[in-house]
Amino acid sequence: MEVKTINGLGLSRYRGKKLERAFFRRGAEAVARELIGSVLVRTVDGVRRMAMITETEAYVGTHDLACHASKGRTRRTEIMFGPPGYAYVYLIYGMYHMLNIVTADEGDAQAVLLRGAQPMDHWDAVLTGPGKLAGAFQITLADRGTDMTGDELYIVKNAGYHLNVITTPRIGIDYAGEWKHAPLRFVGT
DNA sequence: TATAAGATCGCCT
DNA sequence: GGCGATCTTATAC
Repeated sequence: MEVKTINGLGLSRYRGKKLERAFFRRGAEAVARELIGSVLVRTVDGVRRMAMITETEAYVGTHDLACHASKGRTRRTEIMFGPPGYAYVYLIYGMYHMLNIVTADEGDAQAVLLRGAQPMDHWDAVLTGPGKLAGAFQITLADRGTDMTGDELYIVKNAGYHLNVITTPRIGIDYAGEWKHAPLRFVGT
């Protein structure tokens, strides 16, 4: 993979390899942290779009009160209990799609929410915020269960550009009790 | 069958 | 900083 430029980051070349299932078969916290600086790829309207991931959140299992899987294994959360590397997509507030990727072994319901990214290759898009990111990549409920180690929607490993990673509590989960303070949001700067 | 609330965003003051 | 849009999901009746 090669990209001529990355908007705003001053890169002149980009090389990386697709993340495989083994990468996602680990805990959501490690995956979320390491996804900062990696590149989300999908062909949208016939054009291959890429964006460097700059913000993620980890949802670490059924014991995590902020994680949808804490409600149990339902039709909605079923995908999170499955094998890693698949897309968990849901609609929030009736209008915004959220793109997550399932992590950890089958039966261990963990996932990473992709919250923000930096468009690459002169793509004029605003990807600051999970709703905007999913919108720009045209993620819909139809993408639930998509294999993100396949060719349609995938992530490429960060190759060379090192981002400093800041850790903060997650956004919009005031209902999560003790878990609302957990430092599971990762932001690249 | 009905209801309440949500891993957000943009517009308003 | 506050609020409304808009609909899936879970839970209650």
